[in-house]
Amino acid sequence: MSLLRLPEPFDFELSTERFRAFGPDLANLWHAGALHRVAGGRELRIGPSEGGVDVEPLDAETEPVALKLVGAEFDLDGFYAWVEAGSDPVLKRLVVALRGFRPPLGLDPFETLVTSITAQQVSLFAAFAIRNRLIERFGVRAVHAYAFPTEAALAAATADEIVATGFSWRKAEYVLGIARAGLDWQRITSLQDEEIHEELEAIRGIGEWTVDWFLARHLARPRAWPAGDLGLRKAVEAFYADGATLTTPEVRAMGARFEPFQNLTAHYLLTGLRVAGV
DNA sequence: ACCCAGGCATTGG
DNA sequence: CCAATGCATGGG
Repeated sequence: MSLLRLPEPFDFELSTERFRAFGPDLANLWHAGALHRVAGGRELRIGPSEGGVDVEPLDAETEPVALKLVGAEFDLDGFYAWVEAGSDPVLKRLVVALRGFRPPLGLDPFETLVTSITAQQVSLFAAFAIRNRLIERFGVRAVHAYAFPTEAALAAATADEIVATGFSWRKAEYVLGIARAGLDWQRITSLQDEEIHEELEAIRGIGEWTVDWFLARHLARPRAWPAGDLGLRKAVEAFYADGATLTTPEVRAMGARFEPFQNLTAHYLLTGLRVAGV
């Protein structure tokens, strides 16, 4: 039992809901009531615990991984205070119903981009199935969970091998292109939001939607707002438009009212739509 | 046998 | 600049 303390409030079930919602994710595996993830070749287990999470093993290498996986860096206090001070009845309800929900973060920039590419255009159920076959084929299994395929492993793959896991030819080329580009993640992830949009969108296969989620779910940028996302659009329609249809520009314009908490707002709306009773 | 699903690049006006 | 098209799989 190794307790990793987290800032209150924290709700383990809500914060890990995403790992159960669309079927198994072999690289972020929900198993026996805990989240399993490979870090540095070792599998770590993150389970619920009073005052934080139970992390096994807990050391200097696994601690930052666990913190990312439970969204520890999000400014929940600031978000809740901002909602309380405001006059948005939807968010007021959501922060009560989802109190302690911390959006999990993608641990690796390359993995985050490849994961998003699998989810482009197809249902998340299809995306998970395809991605799991990619992980089985090019990743490395620890105990239960797999290490996500490395850039080197995918750079050495052929398009045929990737297509065999269910990717379209186009998407297989996207992944190969990114894996072989030798991108300087340290530099890219240190840039401002708009600069990251420019740099990454110059790469084939990466559009506005993919970068928005990269900013939101890998870098935890507060203002990321994936206006083109189908799920977010449905959530905004349900919570703010009485079910009426909205366009992407309309959803984008809506983001202004959530400044500077667009990212947390997007996650609370999406999770609010999935979790019963909200 | 359809149709849609948490996009994107390409092509043609 | 905007509209139309193809893409592969999974679930309804």
